[in-house]
Amino acid sequence: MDTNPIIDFFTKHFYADLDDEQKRMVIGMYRREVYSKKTIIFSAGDINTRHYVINDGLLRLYLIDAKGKEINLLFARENQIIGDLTTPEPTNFYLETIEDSIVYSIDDESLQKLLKGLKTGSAFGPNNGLRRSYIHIQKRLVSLLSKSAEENFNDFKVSYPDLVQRLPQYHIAGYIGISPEFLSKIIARSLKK
Amino acid sequence: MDTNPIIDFFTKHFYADLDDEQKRMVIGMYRREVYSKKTIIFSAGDINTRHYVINDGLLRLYLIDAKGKEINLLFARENQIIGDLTTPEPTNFYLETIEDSIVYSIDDESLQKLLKGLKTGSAFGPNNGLRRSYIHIQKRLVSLLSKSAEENFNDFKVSYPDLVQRLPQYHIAGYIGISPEFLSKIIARSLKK
DNA sequence: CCAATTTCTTAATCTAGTTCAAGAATTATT
DNA sequence: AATAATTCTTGAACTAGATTAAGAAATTGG
Repeated sequence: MDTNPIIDFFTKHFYADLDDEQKRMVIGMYRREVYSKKTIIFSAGDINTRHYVINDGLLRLYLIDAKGKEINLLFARENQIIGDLTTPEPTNFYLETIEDSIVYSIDDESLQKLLKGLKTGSAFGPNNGLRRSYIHIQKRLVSLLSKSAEENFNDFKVSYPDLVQRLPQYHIAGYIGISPEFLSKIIARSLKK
Repeated sequence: MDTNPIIDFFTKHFYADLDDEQKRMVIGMYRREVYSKKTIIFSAGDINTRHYVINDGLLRLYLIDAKGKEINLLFARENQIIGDLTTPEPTNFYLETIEDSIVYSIDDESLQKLLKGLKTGSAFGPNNGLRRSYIHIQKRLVSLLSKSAEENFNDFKVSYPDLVQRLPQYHIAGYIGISPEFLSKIIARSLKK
């Protein structure tokens, strides 16, 4: 069977070694969706939000804080996944396409059933996707607590060189927690040197 | 069988409904350890750090950043758990007792084996412990990105009224990411009003 | 290819939080 | 109870980053 972002995701995150029939079943549970750029897929307050595997494009998960500022929690591009783990509870977040995107989505309940049915390997093992996500967000927390805006931007460039190209600056600012104006100054400053 | 913090932990985090024999086996895998206050249990650089269920006392997981400042990632008290998920990889963190403590520990490999053997229920379900931890740390990230030091301290008081009593102020400062001096000023200011 | 929209820049002013320093209060140890 | 150690407070000077505002540059759509 051809390579497929959904199957890639299953293999990578759940160590599920699927035969062709299982693969077809898994793919069958997902729903294909096509969005043009700047489309909001779900919004704060929505319940039972879905999990998305991205076939093509770029999306962001963000929230609007008490002062009306947008905070970007997560970007995800081709062959990555995005969604809000608080589902099926009402979400506080917005999921929006940054570029024209093609995604495959599934609701949480179906995903859980699928995983149970497949009895995938190391649900808690050191390489499970959720555990890696936790470690990742913990690192981000530490960076925020200990590093300057300039250091955080440099780290971002190193970690996501491709995204630096594809994202407008103000979205990066909204990810590292600074104002777009200040990010612009950081960049201007670094060019002078 | 008597109530036991290890079994409580298993029940709460893994929905494992264990019979008495299984309970005995689980408890048997853990090692009891007793520490006096301000004891460092593991340090940055250590490999294969263990997972801890706390029977009594109070601990913190922290790191020392590039400028030498201590950042508290996590506090945990009786009937809670603490550890570094990057294990068996070398940790960047320190685990230290804040009060005299009694803990039960297990290494990651044994824990994984135990979980696999018990084929516990909803490994990925919306209530699994890791998923809740992720949601929790994500909230903390958002607070840090969007709220003032004063708001974060007020949130801390609401979330952990007991810890506010038990922790020295400078440890709380090290958790919400501000200097002890500034926290002291926030408190002084709030008393005046 | 032109107009409209989106994104980026620069500068002035302001503020939340840091750093340093020294003393006061509290807690632990004998 | 006395001493030592730890924790907390206060103030002055400083700085990273926010805010406001306005214009410049780049991108997009018709």
